[in-house]
Amino acid sequence: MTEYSKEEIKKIEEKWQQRWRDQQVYKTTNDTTKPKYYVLDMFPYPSGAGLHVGHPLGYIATDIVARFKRLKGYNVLHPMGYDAFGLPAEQYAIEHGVHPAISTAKNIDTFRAQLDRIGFCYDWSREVRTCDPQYYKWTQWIFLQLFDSWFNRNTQKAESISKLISTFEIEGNANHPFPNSEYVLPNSQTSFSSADWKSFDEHTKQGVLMQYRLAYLAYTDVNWCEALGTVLANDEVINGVSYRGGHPVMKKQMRQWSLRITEYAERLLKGLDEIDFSDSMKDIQRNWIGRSEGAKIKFILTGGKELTVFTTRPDTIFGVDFMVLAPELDLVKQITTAEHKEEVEKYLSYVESRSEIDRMAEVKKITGCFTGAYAINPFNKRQVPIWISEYVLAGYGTGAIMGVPCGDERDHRFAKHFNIPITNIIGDQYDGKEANPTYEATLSNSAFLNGIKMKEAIPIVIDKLAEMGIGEKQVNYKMRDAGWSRQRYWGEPFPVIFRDDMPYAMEEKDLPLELPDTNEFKSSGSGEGPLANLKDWIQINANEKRDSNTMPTHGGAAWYFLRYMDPHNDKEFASREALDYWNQVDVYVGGSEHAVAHLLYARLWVKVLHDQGYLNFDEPFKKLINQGKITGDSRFVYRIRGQNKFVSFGLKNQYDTDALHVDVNIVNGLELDTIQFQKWKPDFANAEFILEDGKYICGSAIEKMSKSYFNVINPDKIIENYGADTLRMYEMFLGPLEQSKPWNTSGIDGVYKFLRRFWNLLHDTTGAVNFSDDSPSKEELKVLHKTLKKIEQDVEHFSFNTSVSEFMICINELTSLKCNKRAVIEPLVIALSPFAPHIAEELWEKLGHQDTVLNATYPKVEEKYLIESTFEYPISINGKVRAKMNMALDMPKEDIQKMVLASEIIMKWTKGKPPKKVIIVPGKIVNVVL
RNA sequence: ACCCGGGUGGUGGAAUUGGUAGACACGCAGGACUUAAAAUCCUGUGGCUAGUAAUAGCUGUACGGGUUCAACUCCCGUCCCGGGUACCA
Repeated sequence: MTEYSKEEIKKIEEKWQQRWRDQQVYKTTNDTTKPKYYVLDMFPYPSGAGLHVGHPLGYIATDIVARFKRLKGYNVLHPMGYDAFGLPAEQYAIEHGVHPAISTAKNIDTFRAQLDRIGFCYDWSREVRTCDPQYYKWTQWIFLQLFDSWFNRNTQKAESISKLISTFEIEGNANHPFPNSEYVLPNSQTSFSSADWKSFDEHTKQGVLMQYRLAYLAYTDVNWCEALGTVLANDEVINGVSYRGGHPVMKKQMRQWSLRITEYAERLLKGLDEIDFSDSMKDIQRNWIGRSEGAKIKFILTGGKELTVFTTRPDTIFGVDFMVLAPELDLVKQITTAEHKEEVEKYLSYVESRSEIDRMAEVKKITGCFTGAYAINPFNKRQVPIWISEYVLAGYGTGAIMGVPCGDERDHRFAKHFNIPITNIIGDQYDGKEANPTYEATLSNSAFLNGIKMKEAIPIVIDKLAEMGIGEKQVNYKMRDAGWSRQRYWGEPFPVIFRDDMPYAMEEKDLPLELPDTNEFKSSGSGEGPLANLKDWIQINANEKRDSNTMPTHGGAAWYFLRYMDPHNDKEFASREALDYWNQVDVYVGGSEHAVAHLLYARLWVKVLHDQGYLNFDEPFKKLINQGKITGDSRFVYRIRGQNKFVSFGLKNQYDTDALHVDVNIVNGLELDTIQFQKWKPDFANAEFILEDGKYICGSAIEKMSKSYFNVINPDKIIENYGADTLRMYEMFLGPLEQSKPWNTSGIDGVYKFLRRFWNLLHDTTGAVNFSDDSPSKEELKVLHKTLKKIEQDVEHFSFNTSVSEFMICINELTSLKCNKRAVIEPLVIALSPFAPHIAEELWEKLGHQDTVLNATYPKVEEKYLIESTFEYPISINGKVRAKMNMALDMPKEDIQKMVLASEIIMKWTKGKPPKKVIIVPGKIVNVVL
């Protein structure tokens, strides 16, 4: 006698998980004869906290897709691994003295055990760990590919550095100017000839090449976090403080590795059109890349010097009333007049003293200083003052702008604040109080542009500038190059060797450059990483040195999806055959927090590898789905201040209380289990309660799921009470995958009941297996095929919440039909198996099958059972449904119209008169207009 | 401030993208079984009004307007919630 009870579920789940492991049913081969399907989860960082119910949400979704596609005949790649390098393990090591390798391995084991209990079909033989030398050997190798590449703007592709060198030998850099226009050679030239190149010494040559490499070393303004002793990427800094820990962040110049991702800005932007990401995700990336089109304009100063600005609005050139430079520009010192020198220097030191947080907090604060210099407007020769102000950023465009107060809000504020007279070029479109950034106004006070719409004036001005040789069209991007050095221990060492202060790539045969073992994880403080403490390792010999930094975690994560294709290859990062076969990731599921970092770096690395001929695709992820976060539903108790007395929610306003988080596991709905509460913490053993209606009611709030809020629901606990299948289906049932939602266990009984009723289809009331081999009725087949079709559609659309509902409807119908026929149940077991694999396997076995249900084929939907022959047409009169008529679905429109006209209902409403119009939507509705 | 999402019963959420709003589930209420409880099963369940009742009528998808035979769905305006960006010229 077997009921679908807690004990039975446990037995079933253990039995099948064991069997799956023993028989290696999830092992995927690179069998190229079958069509492939690649379903990927964002691999987790194995934190010490373990899983809560929010973590597996995405994994359950991909697991369903993987199993479903397998039933559909695909060779499915569904791997899992660990993003194992990272800061938390290192900080744990500093605090507790446990080596990161040890704590990480331990965390991975806990993680794995928890994942296994949910019944995932990962092919664990393909597992990767980014901290494994056999893995990071190839992270280093790909880094060297970037180091050995430059971006040829003429072909819009990465090419190898050796090709660049041969070009330089023939023609210098005439056709390939420095990507960063600021760079000048020691002789203050920005270009060089073939003869120049040949005359350069080795150090200069390497310095030049460094300006082109996609992975390059340079002194850059970095986000320095003193507390963490490390540099942070832009995306790791939120509101001027560090993403982890919230420590203050300052700007600091340091020699750092960077990836020249800006060269790929256009391709990263264009690539978005070809891939299936959500609109918001594409939007975030587009925003981050921040393309804007405009013009570069050169102004001559009264003293003869030149100043170039970037503007998106060249049409407003006659409205320029001043210029503003970023205070950091070298030009500032060159143009400042003697009488303004003191003032300017004062302002510069003020700017320097401001931290990032100050600046961000006071974005609207207007500061600035006049330099004494004037620029000449090339069109009307008007002289305008040149100011400096921190609202102009050195890192964007040319670090200089032309101020057009009537059209730009910031320029307007600036002009008003410093009493700079404002020129109006848009007539009554400018009210004197607020800037109007319109493109639609007609220009006035603008000489040859008068009477022209601003929008249309833009190309006219650009043409004119080009003709005069003082300007051209220009595209700018907000995105910066990606800082790639971290002053940390627990990461990939840079596979380079410094000679004469220049880095040289290590040879492939010497990779991996293994992370040396140490117990000293603290940084040396000066801005060098902890590896600098290992003098023997850093200093190879008198002339050769290593880099003391390591790569950010983005490194290992930027290509792991490629390694899964061929994880044990020790000759290449993956074989060409495997790469060509598995190709792009068909579906990638993960959190939206990776929008601007991980996803951009992964896209970049794939593009570079593609350009270098290693891949035949240049976008890694065909489709991306961002699963929503599952938030916690916290509970509070209210302690009367100074007493060990707790007052129920409704009465708390009568006392002076403090709200304390209470463990959600000892609260039923909102009602606190006071006995459990007293046992929860020793402090509360003698707690007293002031109840309302005999109950203690808690307060509640939706918050992030976190141990410190005591609102964490552990999946193990759900599995213990209901089983993994119920957990899986309930998480899907909770709502649309992409939506964030609070966890609430109260609805789980519905799913649990469903599984029991499914089980009961095959069992009689005594619990014995009981099914019939009779042929099913037409009605039963209709239920079956309708369900099969809906499930298929829902899974294709990642609409798992509605698929669970479809199963429930199906079971309701079959139960009321008392159907226990094999021909109906067997296909349903197959369809259910991606959602609830354990119960499906068990029932599959009870139906007499030896093989795993995984090797079954998804049943074919017989459309003939779905076609309705009659339809109940709702008859709506003036938009309101008044009656229903049963008619043949294929009845000609005219006949329906005649029947409607003849019907008594219509006559009642029209009082005998024929209606004006009868609209028929076949199979939907008949609408009568009187 | 700007750019994206979103707002549907007591609750989580459906609605074939313009065609009978509220599927499915939770909760609640009533009933059956039981000595009783739990479990299970059945019935009802947006609101208002009338009726003993089956039922009928009105109203209803944040708010105000519009287009349409027909609007949760499209357009205009307002409010609220979530996410992204942070002086990017």
